[in-house]
Amino acid sequence: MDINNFKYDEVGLNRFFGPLEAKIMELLWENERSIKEVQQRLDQDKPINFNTVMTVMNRLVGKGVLKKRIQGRVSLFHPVQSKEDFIKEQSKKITENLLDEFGGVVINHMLDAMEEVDQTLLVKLEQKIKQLKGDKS
Amino acid sequence: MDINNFKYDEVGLNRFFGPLEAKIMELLWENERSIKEVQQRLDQDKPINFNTVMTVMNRLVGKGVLKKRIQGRVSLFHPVQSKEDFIKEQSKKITENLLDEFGGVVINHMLDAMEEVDQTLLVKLEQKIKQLKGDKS
DNA sequence: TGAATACACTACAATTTGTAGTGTATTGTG
DNA sequence: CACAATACACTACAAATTGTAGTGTATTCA
Repeated sequence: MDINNFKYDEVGLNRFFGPLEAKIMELLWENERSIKEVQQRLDQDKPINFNTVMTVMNRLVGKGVLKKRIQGRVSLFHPVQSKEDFIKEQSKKITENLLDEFGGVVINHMLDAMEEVDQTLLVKLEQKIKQLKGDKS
Repeated sequence: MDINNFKYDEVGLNRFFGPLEAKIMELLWENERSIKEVQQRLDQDKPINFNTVMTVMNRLVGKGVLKKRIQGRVSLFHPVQSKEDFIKEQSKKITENLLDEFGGVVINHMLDAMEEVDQTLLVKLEQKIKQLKGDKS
């Protein structure tokens, strides 16, 4: 299993995860935690069953985004990647996919999308392109 | 309903649709067709039930990607957008989403992804950026 | 020893997608 | 005109995904 789905009608981590999964990931990106701990934190919003939390956390291990570490009697869970790295990897994959598959069509619409983007980014982009052109020619 | 899911472990239209849905869309982007016609074309690969095809096609109408046109006794189905426009719209949405949500992180990884991209695209990009910078400053 | 705790195993509901049965209305032909 | 074929609606079911939660088991600690 793996993360390979981008829901572009959702927000934040919900783009990659179910809503409960996302909340759990968020908590575990803050800190390595036990099921109980995660459950109690989630409970502050609305009651959530311990087993529910456990199941979802174990599924996330199955998906390869969490790791379980046995600490005496309790299992501690932590993401295999930092949140930043996760997002980087996923967005890179998505972008590569878009370009691979739909090439030029996409570039143009990436650029349209970039119209909203601020000047600093544009400058960065420009530099990167210069560098790329240099490398290749 | 709507298309809002990008599966980046899949290929082609399967990124946006289920495998059968994708085949059907492909056929209808070639030509407006009846259920029967679509069914018969699909049948050439492997047997496929008429009702199966009908159900999926009606669901695609429900999702807003197909339109049904009653022609005497038969319904003719056609996509609401050209394939090109569909892909453009979707990839634009995805790109906007990525940028909105993950901003600079994404730009850099877009650029990494672009390393593979050919020179002509880079030039286009560069021009676009010039134009953007002109517009904004 | 018995209760509490942590976890495994199992199951169920909703959603999505592929699959297909049955029912109904219309059409066209003998 | 009657009946079969056709086109389609309605309904249902299975697998996968995600949220939900019950029961069972082993360990620990009072």
